[in-house]
Amino acid sequence: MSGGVDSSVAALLLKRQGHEVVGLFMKNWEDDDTEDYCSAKQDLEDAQAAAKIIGIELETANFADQYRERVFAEFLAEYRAGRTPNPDILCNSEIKFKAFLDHALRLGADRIATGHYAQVREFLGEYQLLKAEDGTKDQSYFLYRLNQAQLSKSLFPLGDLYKREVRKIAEQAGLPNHAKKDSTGICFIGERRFREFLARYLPKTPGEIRRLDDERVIGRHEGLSYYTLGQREGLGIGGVKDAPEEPWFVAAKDLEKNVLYAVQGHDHPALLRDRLVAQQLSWISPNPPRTHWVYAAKTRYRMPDAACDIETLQGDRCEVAFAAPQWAVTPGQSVVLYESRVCLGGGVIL
RNA sequence: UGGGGAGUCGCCAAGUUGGUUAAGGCACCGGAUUUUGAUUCCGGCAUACGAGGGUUCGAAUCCUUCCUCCCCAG
Repeated sequence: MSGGVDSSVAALLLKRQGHEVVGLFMKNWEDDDTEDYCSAKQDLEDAQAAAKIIGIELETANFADQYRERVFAEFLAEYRAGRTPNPDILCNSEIKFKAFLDHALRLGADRIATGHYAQVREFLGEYQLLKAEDGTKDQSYFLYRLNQAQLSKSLFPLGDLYKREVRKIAEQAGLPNHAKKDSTGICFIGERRFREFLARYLPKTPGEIRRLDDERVIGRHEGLSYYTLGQREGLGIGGVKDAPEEPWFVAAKDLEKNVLYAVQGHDHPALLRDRLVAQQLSWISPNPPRTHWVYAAKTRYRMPDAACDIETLQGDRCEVAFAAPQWAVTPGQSVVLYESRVCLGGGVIL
């Protein structure tokens, strides 16, 4: 229980269904517990208040060490390499559905439940991960690295509910956090002024920003790690003489030369790609998906599903081809495949 | 210290036959959306037109002095 509505309602629903429920509040980040950012205290109070009303116990756990070693270290390594990781995907497979799951099982639990918007079902002897009923809140993308063992122990009580229903249930149950704003930002870390945050862990390595078309220098960057493909804000490129009146977007990075390449206009062809290579594949089913078959895929969270097929799939590496070009396909982000509502799994974009 | 051109918001840039509140874009800031990082959307953003004088009912637009920058000659 994070202190938010979702996990609170998840607990409430399970309790109502007659399960023996124990709430668990996790604190997994304490690197910069300072004035502004320490919302953890408020979150704990909210979780306690909710648990009390629901009528369950609330315990706390601290996986800060594991989080730092298994999630944050990787997160930094990726940024150092100029890529753009998705820490929350790792957080799920390594912390919530591993460290936390193990902890719960040790405490004698049969299952764990979270407030994720996703669904699990058993089908032909396998566990499947499905998109949430509320497509606008679906979070299966973040869960694609879960395996059969993890899914078999997991419950997503909110999977068939819409967000507005969840809030309504919370309100009717008298949960004080029924109107609490959805949390965003990196899981357990929260919202940060991103560049400042990263700068605490990675050195700044300023360099030139050049126009991709003609190599003309149009600005300076603070370090390639601080930018992601498709990024518009933070480039600081104002009006450029003899250039159109359109915003600039990050199109490429040259780590060797420490040059950030930018192009003008959201629809610049350099920002589009109709194929990609993914590694660190992870499939929900024990059997990998078939090649040359029509699937849908997301190249980043909250992107519309795009028709594609797996052209090649060998071991830990696959090539995916899209029917239509995708915008800002970014190394480090995950491509997640779907077959209708079933999340098949995916991999990390190379 | 000869001639020519130019100085409008952080940047690019309209407006210069004088006439209500100085376009627009980019950047930036704020908000919305969002359990990554982004994208996207909405809002804000020059009583001021290099500086000082002057003409005029009225000037960024005219005159004048100065300052700065660029180009061509030297």
